Formats: sequence, structure tokens, C-alpha cells
Amino acid sequence: MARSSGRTAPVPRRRAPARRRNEVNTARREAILAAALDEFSASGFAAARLDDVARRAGVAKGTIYLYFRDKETLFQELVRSVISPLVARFETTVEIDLPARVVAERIVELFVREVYGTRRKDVIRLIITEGPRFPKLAEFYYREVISRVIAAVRGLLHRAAARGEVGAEALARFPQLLVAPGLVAIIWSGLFDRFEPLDVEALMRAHLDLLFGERRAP
Amino acid sequence: MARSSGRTAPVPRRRAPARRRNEVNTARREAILAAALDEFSASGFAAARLDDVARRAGVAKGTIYLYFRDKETLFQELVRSVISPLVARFETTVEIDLPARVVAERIVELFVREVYGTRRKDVIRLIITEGPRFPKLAEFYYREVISRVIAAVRGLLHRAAARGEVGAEALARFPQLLVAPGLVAIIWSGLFDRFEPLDVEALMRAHLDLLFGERRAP
Amino acid sequence: MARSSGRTAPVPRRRAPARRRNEVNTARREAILAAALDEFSASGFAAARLDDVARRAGVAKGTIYLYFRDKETLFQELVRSVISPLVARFETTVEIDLPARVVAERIVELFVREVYGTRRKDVIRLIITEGPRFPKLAEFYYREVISRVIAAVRGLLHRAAARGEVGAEALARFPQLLVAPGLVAIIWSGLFDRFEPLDVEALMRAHLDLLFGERRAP
Amino acid sequence: MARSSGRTAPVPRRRAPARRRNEVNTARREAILAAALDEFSASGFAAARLDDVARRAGVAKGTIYLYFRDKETLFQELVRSVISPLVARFETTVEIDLPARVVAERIVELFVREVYGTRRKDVIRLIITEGPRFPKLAEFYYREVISRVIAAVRGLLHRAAARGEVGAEALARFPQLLVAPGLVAIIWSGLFDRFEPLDVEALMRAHLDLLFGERRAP
DNA sequence: GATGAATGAGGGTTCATTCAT
DNA sequence: TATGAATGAACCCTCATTCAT
Repeated sequence: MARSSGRTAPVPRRRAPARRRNEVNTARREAILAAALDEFSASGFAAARLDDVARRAGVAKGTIYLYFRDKETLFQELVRSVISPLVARFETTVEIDLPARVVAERIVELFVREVYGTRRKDVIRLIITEGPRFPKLAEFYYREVISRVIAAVRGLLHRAAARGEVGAEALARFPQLLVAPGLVAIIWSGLFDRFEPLDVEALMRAHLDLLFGERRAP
Repeated sequence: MARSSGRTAPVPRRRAPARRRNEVNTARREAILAAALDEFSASGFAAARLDDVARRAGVAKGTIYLYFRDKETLFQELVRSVISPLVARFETTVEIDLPARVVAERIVELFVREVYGTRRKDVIRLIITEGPRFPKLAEFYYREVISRVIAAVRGLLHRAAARGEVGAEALARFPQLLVAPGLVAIIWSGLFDRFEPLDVEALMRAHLDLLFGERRAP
Repeated sequence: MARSSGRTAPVPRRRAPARRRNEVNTARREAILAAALDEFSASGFAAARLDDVARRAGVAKGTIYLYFRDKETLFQELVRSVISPLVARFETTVEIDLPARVVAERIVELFVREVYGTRRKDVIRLIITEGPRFPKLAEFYYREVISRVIAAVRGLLHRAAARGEVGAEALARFPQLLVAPGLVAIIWSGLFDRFEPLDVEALMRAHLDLLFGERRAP
Repeated sequence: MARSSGRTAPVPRRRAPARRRNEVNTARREAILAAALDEFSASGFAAARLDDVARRAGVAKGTIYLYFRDKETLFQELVRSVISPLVARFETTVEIDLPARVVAERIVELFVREVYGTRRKDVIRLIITEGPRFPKLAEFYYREVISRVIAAVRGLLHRAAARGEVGAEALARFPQLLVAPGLVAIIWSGLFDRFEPLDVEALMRAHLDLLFGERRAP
């Protein structure tokens, strides 16, 4: 809504060039998302305070509402922003037919490097801990991640089973079995690491060995 | 400016009577615990309202405080009351040496029947979702459950490995691998059951088959 | 079961800004203090409701917490804000050596005009009525007011006694005797004024006459 | 409400003899009053908990309500029960005409011995601290104590003034001046004794000396 | 009478959200 | 656009009072 300048000549308001403004906007939005991840991870959705998110992001509390409708939207967009790129990444990993074991190793390696070793681990943990209270979030995650990953893995494994690979059939029915130890590692790290740290890579290697038999050479 | 309680010596508060709690008391306490499980499961610890717990338990709000010091204690006792009997149950299940596969089957069967098929599933889910915010809860669960279960399973499997059973060694190092699918099933049921229900028994059977090879006859 | 704030380092809370509080802030703070004095005086600390303080101050309940940490701090700051200027005022009144009677008259006059005739009377009454429950408040009042006033009066009277003035020695030992009728007047006004009002000025004049003998001309 | 004993011969309920019951009742009532004095003195009326009163008195919470309508009634009866005997005591002390100084000394001595040296001091302090919130209490105290004491003292002092005693006239106008230091001592003891104890007897002696001139021999 | 478990109104405090500047 | 003071609904917890036993 343009302001009327009345009888005097209008003074053009100076505006930052569109390009620059967008960059600032994007940076600020991302600062808020990063701060939100910190706070939601530390306190959970309900107990996290937008005041703390704002302070951590270096903006005023009201500013958050310029970028996100409300606390819940901030939370959902946080999850989306971190998760969405992950699926694309995953789908390029599994698009060619390879032996089931090789596929499994790649998936596991992708998980360890790109999820467990990054803030994405915290987002997965948030989905696990907060998901039951956020049907929309669960639905998004199911549609955008779970169902697509499962479909991709199933496709691969069905073809592997058709080629006679052992174990592929069971995994194809329940691809959850492939990633279960990864999820357990994420839960474990949030609950028990201070009592007994878990070596994820060794865990996942042992898991693959159990599924496919010992590898000869590393 | 801490307020003083004055000059005269305070009469020591009589502790909760150790005398036998009669049946009404026990029933009421359990009604509150059951209602609390419902509400905490539905809303999470932070968002659950003690008002709703009271209403669901059929008591007044203040009555909760006759049985539990505060919301946090109620939550903690809820977890303890459901979890503690479980461990004893588990330890009697694994006390004799049997082939690893048989042990694994019993554990899995115990899990499906006594955890997944009961309200205990919800308590496990609460530990997973709320544990990161309740260090004491995580510690209790680690000391009373996790460490003991892991120790028991490790003992069994080490002996099985010594007898030459395949797979026992890897499982002995990471007993988490045995129950990982069970935990994933619990998480799944809270998030995705409405999109795609999970047949836990089939999942666990497939898991055992992957670990130990197909069984011939069920 | 203390709740943890998680793993990530907390961002230090920015303290209440030391920057100049603008006039709106100051006015609002004072409106809250004035309302608090009304309510605390009418109901006592424990029974006063912050809801009423807020309504009387024309602000929302939460606004109080922008200016004061909690009810107790509000009470404390109320006392301090009213009392602190009083001591300075008093000390300028007694700094020169004069005959004991003249000093006593000035102190009495200061009390009647600046305490009894103002809201400060209500604050003194609050210290008397609530002090036993607020050790820190009593300590503050002792250190900042009582001990300094007593020291000042003692100094004056000792010198007057050295000059041979009668009565000065006893008053120097117990300066409380000088102000006792003033305190009784404050108590009386809160309890019995509706049955039998007390003429403070006449009371204090009679007191001085008893201490020092009748004055010839008023 | 007599219980019906049905078809069998009625078993007469044993009842304690009326005398014994009355003694028990009286003792219990007094135990509650004593406990109430402790608790009200320690915490003030509003913050004192009937739970604590009951525990301290060695009775159940409900029992208090068999003897007193509610918390406020308990408080008022507490004050009455302690104060009422005091007035009779006082009136016998001042009934004969004596020199003003002697009367004043007797009153002061009565105060120090029978009020300041006993729990009555705490009741006076409660009247001072809680009176502003309890108009009925203030009225009772004014009618039963203050007005009668003042009338008695005035009578004495007017007659002393008529006999030409110096100071009697001023004191007759404001008998409050006689007891003011006593009240200040009570207030002081509740607030500042831990910083600077007050020697009441010396204070009162100095007070009398100021009013009537030094005594030659103690 | 005596008990103490149960009640539920009440109030201090928090914090998501709004909006004047 | 950005700010942060202000708002007020929400909720945990206390405790005077009641009442079935």
C-alpha cells in the first residue's frame, strides 16, 4: 500500500536492489532455520522458545513471523528444508542395478556420511520424537521420503532377487530392515551415548555382514 | 529475597505413609498412571495437561498431587512402573543356554507379545521421544534395562559363538541389531501406520530369517 | 529427574538492557510500582494478586514480568524505590550540630511531612508487617536506613550530651525512643483510625515536650 | 445418630465421662491454638498452612474444623484467647491512685514480664502485622484492649496532673507515648534482632527516665 | 468425635503471537 | 522490513475446606 505524499513532491523511497534483498532474506531465513534446529533439538518442539531461536539467529522475535507463519510452520519447514535435498541425493545413488550387497553398502555409506555425520541426524531424530504429535509432518515425511526410498529399494531388490541373490527377497519385503540399525544408532546417540558410545560404522558393517555374510576384503 | 519461615523450628513433614496402601489407593494410583500414559502418549510430556489426566482418571486435579510430587515425577513413575517388571520377565527368558536362533526367536516372541502387543509399546515410544529431554529417565532406562538386557544377550551369544554358531559373534558385539527392527516397528506404528500398516510378526520373522537363514518348517 | 536443555551450547540470555530506559518505560514501571503499593498495602504481600496490580496499573498481567522478575522482586523494588531517597534526605537534615531539641524537632517535622503525610507511610507499614517474612528486606532496611539513621542521630546526641544537654545521653543510647511514637502512629493509622483518629502532629509535639520540657512559644 | 444393632441385643457404646471428654476437648483446642500461634507467627496468616498447624498440634487436618469454623476464625480466637486475660490483669494493676511515675513503672514492668517475655509478644506482633487485613480483629482489639487501657491510664494520669505532677498531662492526652517504645521493641525483635539485639529493660528504663527524670536509686 | 483423602478454585508464571513504531 | 514491548490465554501447583468412613 503506497503511502500518499500529499501535496509535496513525492520522495522516492530508497530500496535495496532486489538481488541484494533476496540474498539478505535468504541468509536470514537460513539463520532462523539453523537456530530453530539447535533449539528444537535441544528442547523439543513444545519446550523450545521462539525467543531463544530469535536470539540465536541474531534477529528480533517478530522477525521470525516475517518468514514463518507460526512456530509449527517453522518446525515443518525446518524438516522439509533439510530432508528434501536428501531424497534426490538418495535416488541418484540407487538408480543403477548393482548386486544387493553393493547397493546396501552404498546406502549405508550414504547414511553414515550424509545423515549420521551431519545435522540431518538431528532432524531425523526430531521426526522420530515429534512426529507422533505432527500428523502433517509424518505425512510429508512418509510421502516425500519413506515411500520413495522404500519403492526405490524394493525395485532394486526385487530385481536382485530375480537374479537369485540370497536375502534380497526378505529385504525387498521389509526394506526397513536395512536401515533399522541406523535409526537405532540415532536414537541411541540421543539417549545413551554418555553411558556407552556406539561405533556406528562398526555397527553398520556388522549389520551388513549379518545380512550378506562376511566380506573377504574391506 | 528468600522468604523465611520464621523463628520457630518447623515440624518435620510426615513422609508418605509406608503403611500398606489399601486397594482404593492402589486402584486410584493405577488409574492415574493409565490416564497419564494415554495423555503423554497422545500429546508428549510437555503438551500433556494434568487437567486432562485427572479427567481421564476420573479424579480431581489436586488428587494427582496426592500420589505424585509433580508432573515430572508422574512421568517418571509411569515409565518405571511399566518397565521394571519387563526386565525380570526378560531375564527369566534367556537364562538357559540354547542355540542362538532359538534364543533370538524367544526374545522376538517376547517382544511382540509383551511389548508390541501391549501399552508397553507406548512407554517405549515415550522413552524414545522424551528421553533426550530427561537425562535421568534415560539413565534409569540404560541402567535398569538396556545394560542388563545387553549383558544377558551378550553372554548367551558369546557362548553360542564359542560353540561355532554363525552370526552369533557379530550379534554379540552389537546386540542392538537383534532388536533394531522392533524399535523401528514401534516408531513406524506411531508415525506411518495410517499410511501403510506394518505386520510386525512378519517383519520380525523376516529379520530372523535374514540373520540365521530361512527356517524350513514354521 | 531434571530436564536437560540438550546437547548444544545455550546462547547466553541477553540481560535486561542497560541502555537508557525511555520515558514510556519509566512511566510504566512507576505505574506498576504505584499499583503494587496500593495492592500490597490493601491485602499484604501474600494475598495481593498480580492480576489486580496489573489492572490497576493499566497493563496486562504479563507486562509486570517485563519490569520485575517476580512478585517478590516487585515487592522488594517497591520498598527500595521509596525508601532509598529518604535516607539521603534525612542525612542532609542532621548534618550540622544544633541543640538536641532542635535536631529532634527537625527530624520529627521531616517524618511528619515526608513520611507520615505521603505514601511512604504505607511502605514503612509494609516493612513492619511483611518484614518478619522477608529477611532480605529487613536486612536491606536495617543496613540502608536504620543503622545509618541511628548512627547519625547518635553522633549528634553524643555531642549534645558532651555539651551538657539534658536527656541527650539517654536518647543517644536508644535513638529508637525518638521515633517510637512515629511508628506507633503509623501502626495506629492502619488499625484504629476509623475508631479514633490520631493527631500525629499533636502527638509528636507532646512527645517532644515530654522529652525536652514544654516549649514556651510554638 | 445411634447405630441400630439389628436383631441382637444392643451393645451399649462406651462413652468417656462428660468430664473427661471436656478435658480432652479443652486440651485439644489449646494444642491447636498453640500450634496456630507458632505457624502464624512463623509464616503470617496468609502463608501459614492449616496442614502444618494440624501436624504441629498432633491432630488431623479435619479436626481443626471441629473446633474452629475456618482459618480466619482460628486466627481471631487465637488472638482473643491470649489477649483477653491480659486486660483483666492490667486493670487490677492500675486501679489504685499512685504517683504517675510509679504507675508508669508498674505498667512497664507488667509489659516486660507478661508480654515481652512471653508468647504474648508474638500475638501483639500478629495484631500489628495482620491487623490491617482483619478489620474485625482490629475492632476487637481496639474495644477490648486499647480503649480500656487508654481510659484507665487517662483516668490515673488526669488525677495525677490534677495533683500537679509534671508530664502527667501530656501523657494523659497521648497514653500511646507510654507504650510506644514497647511496641517498637516488639517490631524490632521481629526484624532486626539478628543484626543488633535490643535490651528491652534498659530501653524501657531509659524511656521512663526521659519521661520523668532520672531515678536516684534503682 | 476424629480422620485424611479428595476436591477444585485460585494465582503466579510462561511464552506464542501481535502491532505500533 | 525489522523490532521488541505488550498482550493474555494457558497451565502447573497449592491449600482451605468438605465428607465418607
